[in-house]
Amino acid sequence: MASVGFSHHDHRTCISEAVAAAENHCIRNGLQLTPVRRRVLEILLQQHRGMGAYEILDILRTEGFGSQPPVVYRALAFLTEHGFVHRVEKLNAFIACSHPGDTHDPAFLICRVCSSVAEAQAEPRGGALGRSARDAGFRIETAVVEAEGICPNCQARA
Amino acid sequence: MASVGFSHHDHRTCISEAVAAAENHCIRNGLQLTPVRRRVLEILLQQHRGMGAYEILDILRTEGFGSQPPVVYRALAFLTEHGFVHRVEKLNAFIACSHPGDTHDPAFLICRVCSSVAEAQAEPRGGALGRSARDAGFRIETAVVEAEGICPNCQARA
DNA sequence: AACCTCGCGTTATGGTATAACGTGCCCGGC
DNA sequence: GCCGGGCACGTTATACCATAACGCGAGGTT
Repeated sequence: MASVGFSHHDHRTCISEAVAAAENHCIRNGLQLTPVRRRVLEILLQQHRGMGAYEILDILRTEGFGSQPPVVYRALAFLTEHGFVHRVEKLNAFIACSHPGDTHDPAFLICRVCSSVAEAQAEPRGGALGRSARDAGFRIETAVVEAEGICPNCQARA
Repeated sequence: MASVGFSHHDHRTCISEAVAAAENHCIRNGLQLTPVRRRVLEILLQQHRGMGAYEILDILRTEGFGSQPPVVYRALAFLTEHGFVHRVEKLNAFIACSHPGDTHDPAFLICRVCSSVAEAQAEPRGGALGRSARDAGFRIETAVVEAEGICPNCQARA
C-alpha cells in the first residue's frame, strides 16, 4: 500500500515538511490554510494513499470538524486547486501531491490488485498529445495521465 | 458540441460503418453484439459526445429495453472492454471510440466550457511515463490521458 | 434429459458530488 | 463607529453514479 515509488519510507518528516511548504505557499500568495484544509492535507499526507472524500469526512467527523460532505469537498477543492493534492479520477479518490511546489500535470501508476497509487513523471503536453491539440486548435490547461497495471510488490507476490 | 476534432461532419455513414465494424469484430472473436449492446453503441455513435450512463438508460427505457442501471452498465462494460467505447473519467461519461479496430490508449481533449470531447492521439507509455514505470518496476496494462482546456469553437466565441 | 454458460431483468443498496441557503468573521471604506 | 463585501464554514436536501445479489430463460454440450 505504499505509494511513493512503492517503497517504504519515513513519513514523519515529509508530512511536516509538506505542511510547512503549503503554509509558506499560502502566506506568500494570500491564501488561507484554515484548520479544516490543513487537517485534510495532513490526513492525506499521513495515509499516503488514494482516499475517498467520505473516508476523509469520517475522520473529520470524529475530530469535531463539520460532518457533512460539502465540508470535505470544499477543502479538497482548495487543496487540489493549489496543487497540494491531486484527484485520482479512476478511483474517485484524492492523494497528497508527492512533489508539491512546482505546478505540474500529475501522472499516476495505479495498481489494480492492491489499489496503491504512485505519482510518476510524465509530460503529456510534450508528445503526440501536444501535437494533436495544436492541430485541433485546442488549448490545454491541465492534463492528467493515469496508468493502471500491477505494482512491483504485487508482481512479486504472484 | 461536436467531438471529432471539434468539426462538423456527417455521422450517418460513420455510424453504420462503426456498427458494422463492431459486428465483424464480434463475429470473428465469438462475441455477441446483442440488441442492448448494439443499441447502446448506436446511441453513443449518434450523439458523439460524452454521455452519462443514466442518460443512455433513459433512452433505452423509452425503447422497451430494460430500465434499471445494471442493464446499461453491463452493456457499457462489454463495449469498453472490447474497445468500441471509452470511458471519460473526468466526466463519468462514455463516448464511442473514434478509431475502433486497433486497441489503443485513449486520449481526450475535454472542453471545460461546452463539455465537448475529442479523442486525440497520445503515446503515454512511450515518454517519461514509460521510463518512470520501468524504473519503479510497475507493469502498465492500460493508460489514459485526459486534457482539459478550451476547444477552438469556444475560443472563437470569446 | 441434465447440465453449463451467458445475457438479461429486477430489487435493493451503497458511494460520490453539488445546489442552495444561512451564519459569522475579517477588513477596508465612509 | 458602522456598513458593506468577500470569504470560509455549517446544514439540509437532493442528484448522480455504480454495483451486489438473485432469478429466469435461451442456446449449446454431453
